[in-house]
Amino acid sequence: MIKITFPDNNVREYESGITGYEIAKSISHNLAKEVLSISVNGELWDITRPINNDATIKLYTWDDDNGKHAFWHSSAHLMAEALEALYPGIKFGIGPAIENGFYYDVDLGNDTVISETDFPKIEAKMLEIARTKIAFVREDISKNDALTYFRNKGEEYKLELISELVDGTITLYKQGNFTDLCRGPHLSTSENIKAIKITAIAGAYWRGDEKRKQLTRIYGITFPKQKMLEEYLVFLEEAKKRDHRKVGKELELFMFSAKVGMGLPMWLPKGAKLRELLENFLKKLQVRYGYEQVITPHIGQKELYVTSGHYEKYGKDSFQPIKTPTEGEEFLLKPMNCPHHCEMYKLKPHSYKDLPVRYAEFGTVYRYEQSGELHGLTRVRGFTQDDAHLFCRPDQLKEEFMKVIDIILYIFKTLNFNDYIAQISLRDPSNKEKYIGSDENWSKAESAIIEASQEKGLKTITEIGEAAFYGPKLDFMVRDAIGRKWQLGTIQVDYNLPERFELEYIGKDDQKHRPVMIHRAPFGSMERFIAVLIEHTGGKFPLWLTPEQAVILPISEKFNDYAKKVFNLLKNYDIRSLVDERNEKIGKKIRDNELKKIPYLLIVGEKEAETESVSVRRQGEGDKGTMTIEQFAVFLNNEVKKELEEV
RNA sequence: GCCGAUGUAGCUCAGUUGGCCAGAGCAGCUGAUUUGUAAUCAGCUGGUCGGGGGUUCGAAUCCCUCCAUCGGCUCCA
Repeated sequence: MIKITFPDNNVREYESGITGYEIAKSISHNLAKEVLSISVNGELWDITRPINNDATIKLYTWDDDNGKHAFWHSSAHLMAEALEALYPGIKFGIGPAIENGFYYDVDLGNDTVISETDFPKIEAKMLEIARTKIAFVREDISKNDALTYFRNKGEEYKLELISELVDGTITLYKQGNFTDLCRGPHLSTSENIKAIKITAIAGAYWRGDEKRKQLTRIYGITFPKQKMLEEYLVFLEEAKKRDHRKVGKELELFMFSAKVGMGLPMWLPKGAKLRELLENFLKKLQVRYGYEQVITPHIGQKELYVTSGHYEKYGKDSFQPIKTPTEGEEFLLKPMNCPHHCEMYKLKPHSYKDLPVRYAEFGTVYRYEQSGELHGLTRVRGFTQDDAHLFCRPDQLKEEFMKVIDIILYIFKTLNFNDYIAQISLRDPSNKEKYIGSDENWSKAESAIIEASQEKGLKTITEIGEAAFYGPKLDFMVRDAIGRKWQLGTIQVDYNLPERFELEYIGKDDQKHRPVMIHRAPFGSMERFIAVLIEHTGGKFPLWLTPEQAVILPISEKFNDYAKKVFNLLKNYDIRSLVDERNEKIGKKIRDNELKKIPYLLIVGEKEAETESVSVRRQGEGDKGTMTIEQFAVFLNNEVKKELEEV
C-alpha cells in the first residue's frame, strides 16, 4: 500500500501501482471522465502511469492550464500523425502546447507548400484518427536506441534534440502508427479530442535561430466539445472588433501613411487630444512625486551614443547616422533619452543633499524595427516615451524604485488594468558578453529590484536573459484583445551609464561618489499604451479621457441657433464637445459609430430652447434630466472628479 | 529581414474557366421630407482594380517585380 496526499492534505491509501485515472475514479465517476493529467510530487505525469511510492498528487482537468496543456500537447502529436499520413517524408521539429492551442514545426522538403486551403484536409484527417480512440503510450528508451530509431526515420531534427538529452531520461510516446520523442504527459487516448481547428501557418526558424533553416509552423487548437470551439471562434471575432487599428481608424484617432513611411504613426486631432489628456494626467502625478519636466533635442552626436554604449550595441542595425554637408559631423536620430539626461545631470556639481534628481520628458524616439515586426501602434519606428531618469544615492535606490512602482500601479488602477503581469528581467549569467558593467554592479542592481518588488508585495515572474544590456528591469505587461502580451510600464536600475558618463555627487564625507540611475516609463510609450487602452475599452474611454464628452443634437431647424449657442457655451466650460455640422441639419439621424462612444448627448428641442437648457442623456443609462449649461458643466465636472477620486 | 496570406470608391465588400464603358451598401454632394437619438425618399459625384513591367486580339482576373498591410519567426535600448 502507498500513501497518496491530495492538495487539501488529505491522505488516502492505495495499492502500489495505482494510476492517476484510478485515483480519480475512486473519488468520482465524473472526475475520472474529466481528468487529463496529474502531477506526482510536483512532476507532470500521464494519468495511466503507475505510482509505486508514497506521493503528493494533484489531478488536472480542462479547468487547469496543466490539463489543457496535456490535451493540446496530445493534439500536436495527433496533428503530426495526420501530417505524416498526408505528406509522406515530412520531418518533424518540435510540437509543444502553447497558451491557446499548440503548434508543430515541420520540414516539408523543398517542393511542398502548405497553405490555408489545406487546413480542412488536415482537420479531417485528425478527426478521423481521433475517432479511432488511439492510445498515447509512454515508453522509456535508451539514448542509443532513440538515436538509432530516429536516424532510420531520417528525422534529423529529432536527432539533434536527442543528442542533447541525458541518457536515462528519454521517453517516446507512441500512438497508432506514429512515434514521437516526448517528455509528456499526454492524454490516455484521443477520444476526448472532439473539435479541431487548424488556425494558422507561419515560418519559424529551427531552434529560434535566424541563421538556421526556417521550418513551417502549423498552429491549431482543439477542444473536448464542439461548442467550446465555437465559443472560442466567437471570442476571436469579438476581439477583432476591439483591435486598436480598427477602432483607431473608426474614431479617427491616428493614421499611417505608406508615403510618410511604415511604422510612423500620425496622431489625428482626436487621438492627439486623448494623448494630451493622458500626458497631463501623468505630468500632474509626477509633479506630486518631485519630477521636473525637461526637453531635449531629437538628434544627438554619434559620440554621445558611443559613450553610452548604445552605438556599439545597436548602431549598425539602426537608422544610420545623419551627416552634415560640410563639417562631416554625424548625428543619430535619438533612439532613447538617457544619454541626453545624463549630460544634463553633468551641468553642475551635485551635493548628496540635492539627490534624487528626477528628469522627466515625453521624449519622441526613433528606432529601426525590422519591417516584418511592425504592428499597429504597439510596435512602431517612431514613438514617444513617457520617460524619466532618476539620479539617486545608493541608499535612496530602493525607496525611489518603490515610488515608481506606486506610480505605475496608480495608473493601472485608474485605467482598470487589473490583470497585468509584473516581470523581473535579469541578466543571463551564462551570456555575459551581451551586457555591459561589472558583476558587482549587476548583482546590486538585481537585488535592488527583487527586494523592492517583494517589499511592495508585487506578484512577479522572473525571466533570465531579458534584462536590458545596461541593467535589469521590472516590466509590467498587459494583454491586448486577443491575449498577446505587451510590455507597458518599465523600471530599470542602472549602475553602468553613470560610470560611462562619469556622473558624480559630493557625499557627506566630502568625497566624490557615483549616483545610481533609474530609467522608468510608466506608460512605456504613448503609442503602445493607447493601443492597449483602446483594446481594453473597445474605444469607450473613461469620461475623463474621452476626446469628446458631449454631443448636442438639435431636434429641428428652428432650434439650430440655440444649438450653436450651446456648442459655444460648452467650450467656455472646458467641456470637450463634438462640433459637427452634420448635426446642425435637421432630419439627420445619428449614424456614426463614434457618436455612440461619446458619453453624453444633449438634446435641444422647443422646450429647451425656451428655457435655455438642454436635455441630458447618458449613453446606456438614459435621461439625466433637463438642466442649464451651467448646471451641466458642474454635473460633468463632478462626474469626472468622481472617476478620478474613486481610484 | 524570413515564411505564409492579403491589397477593387472615404468605409465594408461583390466581381477570377481572361471578354460589352468595373458593381452594391454605407459615407459624401443636391433636393425633398419635419421626425426625441443606429439607418426617410429621389437624384448625383466618386475607382490608374496597391505601383511598375510582361503574356494576350483583349487583364481586376495569368506571370514577374516592387510597395504596403495582416498572421507568425527573429528582434525589441
